[in-house]
Amino acid sequence: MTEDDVPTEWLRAVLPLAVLAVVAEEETYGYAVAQRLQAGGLGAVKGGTLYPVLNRLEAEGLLTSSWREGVGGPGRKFFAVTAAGRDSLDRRSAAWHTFTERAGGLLPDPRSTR
Amino acid sequence: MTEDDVPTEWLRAVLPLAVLAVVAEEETYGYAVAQRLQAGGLGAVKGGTLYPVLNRLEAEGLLTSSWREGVGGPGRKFFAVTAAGRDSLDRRSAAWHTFTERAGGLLPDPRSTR
DNA sequence: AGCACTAGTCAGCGACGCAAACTAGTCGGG
DNA sequence: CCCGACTAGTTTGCGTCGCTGACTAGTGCT
Repeated sequence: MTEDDVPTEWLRAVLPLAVLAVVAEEETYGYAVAQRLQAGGLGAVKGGTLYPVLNRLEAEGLLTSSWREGVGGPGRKFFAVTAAGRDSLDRRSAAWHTFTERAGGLLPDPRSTR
Repeated sequence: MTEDDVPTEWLRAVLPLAVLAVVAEEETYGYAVAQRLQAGGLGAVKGGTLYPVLNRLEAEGLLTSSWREGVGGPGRKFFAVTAAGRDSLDRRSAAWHTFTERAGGLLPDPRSTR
């Protein structure tokens, strides 16, 4: 019951930000990010969705990548956050926070189940 | 400073829900909804964006519409929420609430400006 | 007549999540 | 030895929807 399949528009809104946040926490690779996101309450993000996000973030200069041999399995593309990435993360997550508060203000009070 | 132009992906995530919420508060017409949204902190929603949303909500059976003569100006298409609409609003806004909490949990703590 | 404001509609565009298929490495079981 | 299952990442085509910009149309002011 931890998982009520997040609507795609909602995912669309936070995916890049969430991915950036996860990588900023610790240098990791795509597959691990997917598991982290699922554990974090966003749904099961498929490869065809996640990897393009990582590559876009890299193209924007917010992440850097390096290829490393896999311990038991294929090679892994590790991503690390850049200074610009950390900066963008902070600014955008602050903006996200105020946005969700404003949006929540328009919605009905969740405590009153009319 | 009340308005830092909301990214389109963010708007995309909440627009239908926010519009539904506004109409559920009080029976209104499109143009007034736009002003209400702007006052609520989402940006200036253009006609070409807003009206299709209203029409989709009506097509989904969450709103009903009726045409009325304008007092000083063109006629107005008034929208009212249906029972299904109110139900959908409650369920989806509750889901939105838990979603934003989860997403916020992945993001860096806004109080630490590193 | 011209402009501004109100009110709603429409066409084309681009971004991006999704489904599905594909390559490719490792491992365990039959 | 081959077949799945899991890991890891890529690619293609599709559909949704906000955006831009133009358009109709009613009212009122200059």
